[in-house]
Amino acid sequence: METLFTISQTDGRPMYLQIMEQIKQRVAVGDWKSGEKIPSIRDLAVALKVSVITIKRAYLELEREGVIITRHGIGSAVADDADTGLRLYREQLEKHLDEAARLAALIGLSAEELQQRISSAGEKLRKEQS
Amino acid sequence: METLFTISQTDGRPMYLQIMEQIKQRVAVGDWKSGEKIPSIRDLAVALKVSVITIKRAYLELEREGVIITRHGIGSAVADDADTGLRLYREQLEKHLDEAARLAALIGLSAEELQQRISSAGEKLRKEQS
DNA sequence: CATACTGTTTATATCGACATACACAGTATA
DNA sequence: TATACTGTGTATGTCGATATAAACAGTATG
Repeated sequence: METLFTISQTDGRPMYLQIMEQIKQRVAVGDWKSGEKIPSIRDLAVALKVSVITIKRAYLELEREGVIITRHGIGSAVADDADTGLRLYREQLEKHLDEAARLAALIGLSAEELQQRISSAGEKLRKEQS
Repeated sequence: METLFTISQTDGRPMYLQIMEQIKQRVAVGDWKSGEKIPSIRDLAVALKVSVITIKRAYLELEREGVIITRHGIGSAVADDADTGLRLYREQLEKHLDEAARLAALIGLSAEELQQRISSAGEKLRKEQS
């Protein structure tokens, strides 16, 4: 099996969430397409040196969000309408931006300053990830 | 003592957080001004039918955030920093932008698209307000 | 200094999130 | 049907967040 994700066990964020996000990312980026099988929970557990149950937890949540489907004895695959599940992210994104805009207006922040800040936020993120 | 807050003990959000938010709001709105004393932890505990320690917890966090100052034997008051209210909003704004940036990165949204979206959010708001 | 206010400290209890092991169960195929 | 894959269920353990009571300590003022 090829190289997969890396997870940090001491990074605040729960492991199962890190796994979920990296899988969503693969799907969002088009790396994994609808119908394609994804690693078995056991393979992934071994690869990440994590319990099977933790992977199971991640897959279960992903299924609830409509990103993957799982069948007993078969395995898991990217859902046919995986985009639907990912639309959830876009909605969240929209909500945060709306709220940000509201607050910005409240304290009289100009559009330029706001643009400036969103850039900073992106930069900060990029630093953290490296 | 006048009417204060209402907190829901079954509303998911921890009580001490609900208390913090309502106090911040009072300050931000200008209802409580710099230097003004705020209720003693005991008074508030009685009023909200909550333990003294829970109020203490809320006040402690508010102090760490620089919203209030507390002195043993005296009580608590809104911090001198007149800018407090605005700073609170700025922090919230920052949080929303950080989260937005994180989500954007997660779904592979380009910086340009993100800029586009924050503009849209601003436009939407302007329409709603007119 | 007694009293009646303030906040603080310590020790404890409860609860849910996170992670786990191991036994159980479905599927495919040689 | 034996084997080697898949996922599932149960029972357990750890840890941190939340909330508490009761005793302790500072401050002001008659």
